Amino acid sequence: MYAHTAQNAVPAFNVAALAICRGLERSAVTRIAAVSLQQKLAERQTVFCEGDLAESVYEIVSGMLKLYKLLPDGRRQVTGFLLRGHLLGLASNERYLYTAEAVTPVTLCRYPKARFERLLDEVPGFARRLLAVTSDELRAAQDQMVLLGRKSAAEKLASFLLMTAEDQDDGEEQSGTVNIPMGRSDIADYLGLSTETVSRTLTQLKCRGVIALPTSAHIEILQRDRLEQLAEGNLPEDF
Amino acid sequence: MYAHTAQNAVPAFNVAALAICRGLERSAVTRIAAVSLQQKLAERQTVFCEGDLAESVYEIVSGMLKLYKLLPDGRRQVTGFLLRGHLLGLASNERYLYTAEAVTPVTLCRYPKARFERLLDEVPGFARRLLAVTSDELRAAQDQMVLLGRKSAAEKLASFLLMTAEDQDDGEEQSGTVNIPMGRSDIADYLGLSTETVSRTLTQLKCRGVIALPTSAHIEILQRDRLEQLAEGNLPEDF
DNA sequence: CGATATCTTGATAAGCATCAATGTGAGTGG
DNA sequence: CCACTCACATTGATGCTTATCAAGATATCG
Repeated sequence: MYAHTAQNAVPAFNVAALAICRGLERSAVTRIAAVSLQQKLAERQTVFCEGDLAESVYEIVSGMLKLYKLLPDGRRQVTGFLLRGHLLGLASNERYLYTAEAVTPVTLCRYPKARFERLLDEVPGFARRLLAVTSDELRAAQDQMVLLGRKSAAEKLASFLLMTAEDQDDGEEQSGTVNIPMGRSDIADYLGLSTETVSRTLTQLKCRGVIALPTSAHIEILQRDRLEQLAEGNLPEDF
Repeated sequence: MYAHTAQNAVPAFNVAALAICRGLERSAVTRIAAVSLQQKLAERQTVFCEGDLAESVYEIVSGMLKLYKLLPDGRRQVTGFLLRGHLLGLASNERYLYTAEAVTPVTLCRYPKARFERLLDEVPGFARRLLAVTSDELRAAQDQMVLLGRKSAAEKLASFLLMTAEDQDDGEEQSGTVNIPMGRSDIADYLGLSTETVSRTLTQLKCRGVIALPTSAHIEILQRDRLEQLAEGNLPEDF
């Protein structure tokens, strides 16, 4: 039952602990486990590319992925950074709609599409569970539209930092220091800015005492309240 | 079985013809029909507001709605224009995540949330059908992120016109003339621009012979190929 | 037919991109 | 272990795209 069609694919274990199974009964988990495969990627490797035939659905077990779409001339829009528990490839029909690339080393759990579709019909509650997941992604996408369409550079970065911080201490306490594994140009392409503007705006936030930058990949939130006000657009441009 | 809890709510008929039932079997359609209510809105009336308790799911029977989110200082992002067949309120959990307002007079089919949720569990294929619908919305949202984050004003308007044209001649021939029932400020807030830029960019497209503007609410596409090239970012700023 | 909202056009300015140069850190090989 | 290298981040100078402010044109409705 364990197929080995992809590089680095081995049977996944402990599938019951994955987000895809949350809220499902034991028999459902067993069925899902039967079609799952584990896969590992190094930094900068792609899971799949925009336009590839959509042959699998994936769940992130560890690490961080970025999703992005390209315009013909190379302009890029990062549509999301994904951590443990997130699914990808769900919204794809025939072909993938975006490229998925590893920001850090990543472990994935892979589900071949054909079998996955069968589960969708046969496992009670599975489709509904995925509907909830997809609805959540849609909610995030709508927030991102507000950010891209109507927020200033400083507001965009404030929103980004708070969002990243929240993703990180997943339900736990809020440690003031945020890990930023993605590069400045990834952040820029996520927020619809240039790398220079990202850099400049971060130093501006630093100068005003809202954040600290021990290294370029570690940001400390010093005044969360002001950052939140800024993210919501409640502070003037020279706050 | 027909409740009358909302203004203008009457039993819906011909539910089988609605998009929500597409691909479902007769018994499922019957069950869905049993919980549906019809509702009519005049131009500018709201179906619900961002933050309201999410008590119903809706399908548009006729007319056009716009969905939008507001920042505290009044900045607005329109997240979509919806026509016949579209569902709204699906992604909402406890509360609605956006305001839905009638652009034209609108007829809706309403499904009280509690009963709707029950159908989700009990009608075979229903959750999966809604998963497909939501996935489609997510795909559109991702395209919109590319537009908002990385396209120029001209590219945004080209994309908007083509999208609106496609929505309109729904599967039929492509009549060159597009209906634009929403105002310039709605378009601006959808594309992340100002009304003035929308106006100016449209006249620019007109001057270059790509479109014609018989009235401000009717746009004729004269050179579809060039508009498509522009929308994809394949033409220079002074095409 | 006048009143009001919407659209268009014009002048100016702000915010951010672009181009260019310098600074910094991680990894490599001598 | 240290200098070297290269990618990445930061800072600076300038310009462009688009917003803003303001006025006029057009359409809509009572």
